[in-house]
Amino acid sequence: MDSSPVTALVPPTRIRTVGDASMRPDGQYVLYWMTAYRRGQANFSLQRAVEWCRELNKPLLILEGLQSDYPWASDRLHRFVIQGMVDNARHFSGHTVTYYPYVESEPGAGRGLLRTLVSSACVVVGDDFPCFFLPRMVSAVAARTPVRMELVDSNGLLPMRTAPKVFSRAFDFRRFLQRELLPHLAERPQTDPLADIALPTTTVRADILQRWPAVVLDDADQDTRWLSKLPIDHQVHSVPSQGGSVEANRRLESFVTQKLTRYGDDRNQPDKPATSGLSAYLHFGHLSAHTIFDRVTREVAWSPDQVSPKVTGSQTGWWGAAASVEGFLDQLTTWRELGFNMCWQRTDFDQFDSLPDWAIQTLETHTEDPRDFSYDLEQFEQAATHDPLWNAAQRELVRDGHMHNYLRMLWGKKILEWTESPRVALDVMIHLNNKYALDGRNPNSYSGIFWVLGRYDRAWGPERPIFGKIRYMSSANTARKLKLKQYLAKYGPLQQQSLLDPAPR
DNA sequence: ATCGGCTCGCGCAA
DNA sequence: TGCGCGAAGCCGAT
Repeated sequence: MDSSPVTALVPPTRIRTVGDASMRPDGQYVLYWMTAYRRGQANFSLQRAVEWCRELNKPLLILEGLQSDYPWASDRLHRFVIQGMVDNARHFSGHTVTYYPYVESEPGAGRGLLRTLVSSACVVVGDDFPCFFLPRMVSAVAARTPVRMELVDSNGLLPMRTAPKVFSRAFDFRRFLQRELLPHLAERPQTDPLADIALPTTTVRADILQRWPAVVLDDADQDTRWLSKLPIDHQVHSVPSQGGSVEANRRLESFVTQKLTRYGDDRNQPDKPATSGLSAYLHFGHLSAHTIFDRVTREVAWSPDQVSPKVTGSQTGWWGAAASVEGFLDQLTTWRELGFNMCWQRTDFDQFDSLPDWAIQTLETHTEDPRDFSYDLEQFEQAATHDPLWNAAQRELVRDGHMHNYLRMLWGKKILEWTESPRVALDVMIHLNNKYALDGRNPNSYSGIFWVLGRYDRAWGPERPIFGKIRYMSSANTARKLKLKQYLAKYGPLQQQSLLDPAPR
C-alpha cells in the first residue's frame, strides 16, 4: 500500500457541514477542535483544517480539551488523555501551529472557552465520532456556532457514510466490505499534513489564557498530584499503560514484529498473548486505523492485487495473506468498522431494544426464570462472586483497565446469568466496562457487550434457563480450554488491600 | 482431540 | 421459496 499515492484532499464523503453559518474570511485563524482523534498524524480532521488554512492563508489553532464532568471521568481516563497531550504538544511544537491543551479544573470551568475561540475563527473543524456523549456535545455546539463548522470522519478505513444500512451480521458486513473497501484503502490520510508547509502563526490572547489556562505538561510525571485536585473519580486509579501516540506507535511496532505471525494461534492465550493491545489507543484517537493497516501490510508486503476476485463474505481467503494476517485484518476492518456502522446508523445502539427481535423475544421469555445466583452492581464491582475465574477477570479490568479477549465474553455471559433481568445485566456491563476499561465508551465496547445478548449472533440450542436461545458459556469449559494458572495467580484476591486502592508503584 | 447435533435468521439465487 | 452459512457455544460419543 505504501507505494500508492496519498490522497491530495480529504474525501468529501468524510466531511459534513453542521449548522448553516458561513465561513468568515476576516477571522484570525482556522480552529481545529480535537475531541476524538487526539493525534497529529494520519488525521483527516487535522488535514481538513490545514486545507482551510492554506486556502485562506490563515494560522491554525488546535484546541484539545478535556472536560471533568463527563460520565466515568477518572484518574485513569484523564491520565491517559493527558499523556497523549504531552506527545501532541511535542509533535506540534515542531510545526507552525498553535496547540492549546486545556483540562477543565472544575465542572463547568471550560464553559465559554470554545465559544470565545470560535468568535475569532474563520471556520471550525471538529471530529465526527458516533458514540458516547460526543455527538450530543458537538451538535449542541454546532447549533449556536456563528461560523461554518465541519465534522470530519477519521474513525476508520471505510467512511461511515458509505455503508447504506445497519448490518446485523458480521458476515453481511464483511461481504459488503469485500465489494467496497478497496477504493477507500487508497484514500489514505496524509501521515503529517503539516509537513513542509509554513502557515502564518497566531497566539492565544492573554485574557483567554488567564481565564482558561493551558495545561502545564512539563511535569506530567507528577500528574497524580494535580489530578487529585480535579473533580473526577479518584477511586479508579491510573494504570501502568502509558497513553499517547508515542506509546501507541511503539506498541504497533512491537506487535507487528513480534506477535503478528502468532496472532491466529495465540490471540486468546493468556500466558503468551499475541494481541496488539492497541484498542485504548484507537479509542482515544492516539493511533489511526490507517497507520495500523499500512504498517501491517508493509510488514508482510501485501498489496491489493492479492485480493481474491471472489466475494463470499468468508473470514478467510479474501485478503490473500497468511492466516494470522487475515485474522488481524478481519478484526481491524470487519469487526471494528461494524461497531461504527451501528453507532453511526442508530442512536439507540446502547439500548436493550436495539437487539434483534429473536434475542429480545427469547430473553423476555426467560426473564422470570429463577436465578441460582444473583448479585448487585457492587458485588460484581468488588469481584465478590462465587466464581474465581469471573472474579479474576473482573479484577483484571479494575486493576489494569482491560480484560482478556476471550474472558470478556464469559464475563458478560455470567453477568446475564447472575442478575435479576437481562436489562439490568446490560446496565451492569455498560457501567463496569465504561468505568474501568480504557477502551470503553467506544462503538466496539458496545459490540462486545451486545454480542453477549445476541447482537451479531444467532440462536443456539438447546434452549436453556435465563439464556433461552442466546449462546451460553460456562466457566468450567473456559478453564478447560485455556491455560489459566498464571492468570488466576496474577489476578487472585489481594490479601490486605482493597481492590479500589491505587496499585503499588 | 475431534466429531455431530442442537438450532435459526438472513441475504441471495432461483 | 429454498439454501447455505454463521466470532469465540455446549454436550456426549468416539
